[in-house]
Amino acid sequence: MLDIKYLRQNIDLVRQKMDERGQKIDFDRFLDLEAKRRDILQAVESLRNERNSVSKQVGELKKKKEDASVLIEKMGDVSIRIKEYDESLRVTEEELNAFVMIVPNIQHESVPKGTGSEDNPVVRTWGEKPVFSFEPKQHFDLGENLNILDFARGAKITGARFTLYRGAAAQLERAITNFMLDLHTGNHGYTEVFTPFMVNAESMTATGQLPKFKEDLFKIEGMEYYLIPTAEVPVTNIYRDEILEEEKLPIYFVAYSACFRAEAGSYGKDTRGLIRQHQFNKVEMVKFSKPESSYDELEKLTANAEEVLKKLGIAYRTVCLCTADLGFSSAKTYDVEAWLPGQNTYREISSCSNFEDFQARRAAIRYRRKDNGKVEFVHTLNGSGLAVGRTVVAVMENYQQADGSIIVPEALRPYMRGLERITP
RNA sequence: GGAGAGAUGGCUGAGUGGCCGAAAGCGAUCGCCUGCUAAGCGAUUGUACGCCCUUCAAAGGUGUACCGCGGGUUCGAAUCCCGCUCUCUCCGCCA
Repeated sequence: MLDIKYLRQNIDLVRQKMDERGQKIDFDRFLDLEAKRRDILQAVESLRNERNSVSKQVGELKKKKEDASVLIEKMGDVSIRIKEYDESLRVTEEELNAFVMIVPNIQHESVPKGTGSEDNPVVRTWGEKPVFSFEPKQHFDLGENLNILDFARGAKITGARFTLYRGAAAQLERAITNFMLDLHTGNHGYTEVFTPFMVNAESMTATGQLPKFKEDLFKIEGMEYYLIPTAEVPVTNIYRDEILEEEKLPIYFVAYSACFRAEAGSYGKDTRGLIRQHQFNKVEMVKFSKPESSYDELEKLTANAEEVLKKLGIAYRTVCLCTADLGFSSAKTYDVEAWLPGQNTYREISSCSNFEDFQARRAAIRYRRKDNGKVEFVHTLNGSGLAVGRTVVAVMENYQQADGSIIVPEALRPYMRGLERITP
């Protein structure tokens, strides 16, 4: 959420920024609502002021056993007017709030302008794409041939976009998860947390999933609880409605979680395999940072995600999302894309973003500056470190052999009880 | 699921209708004092949103709101009433 006062005072800049993002937003309506709110607020506050001072007089008169009935009668009318104003204030604030809650974040000045994902510049590439003496297969064919990925039974148990892992694939999923958690906690300074997989509506609103993206979420029947689409939600909400001490910052958390996404509107996309599932596992890194260092933290966060692929020996490239491709809450995002030989393309495996104070304002996550005691919003960041299912895909496709077996990358062998090769 | 108790500032905790944004203590910050440390003394110490002042902001002034959340009663609510949420204790069930 953007600051209302900032929005009012910088409306032309915001219009231009939203234009670059391809967002059409009726800011005139905002300005009307905002002015209306202040008018009502002033009116009702001055009435309250009157009531407070008269009530005080009433108290003094009664103490002296004098008659206060004239004042009391007058105040009855004032209270009714206050109630009326309160109601119109409530309605106006609700409308204003509904408006600002669906305005995206303002992109950082370094974000490239563009009109679609084809305009995302590649900022770096790493690693050698493997060379095969045969036609490399896609992971779903490899997995079915090895009898370690069972899409048909996943669909039987639940439905489309659910998968049954068996044997080495199930172990690989678990190995990758543990490998990544150990890397980030052991080498990158993150504290591991384990969170609820269901959250309430307040938490979803704080990180930006609600109200605008309700249709992407799974909701629990009969309760205001939602299945998390990413651990970003519960982890960022750890400090909702709190004021942190400056010396605690930056705070680094890493969390494994299952993630649940309705994938509304993605019918026909990536219908085969593990790339797009309703349920998948992810290791997520979340940071709480001081404003002045958040962009340094974003670079480090992205490097932490890339490190996983380096350790696994999988080629990747990192792109910077352009204005049109940037997510709702983000001010700047790098996507890390792993090379998938079976698909002959790079696919997103991590997304690392700086939200600046956009989430912090919604969530009321603040910190007190040591030097002047002032309270201000933290910056929040997060990035996948990495999406586990997609990492399984990358390992399978990059390490496949002519006979259909899969070599286990060295870094994962300790987590696979020394297994070097997955064979039928 | 049943019964009971509770929710007040960074923390502990007082407060049953007006003098309460809230005692006291702890903690924190600043200053004084003191060979150092400790102790002592003094001051300060919530957040949000308006308005005034200011080129803007900060500072300052002023107003309003907030004692778990939402309603109600009343001239006036932390305090009384109703609903909800959460926490704790006991019982039942349970991985």
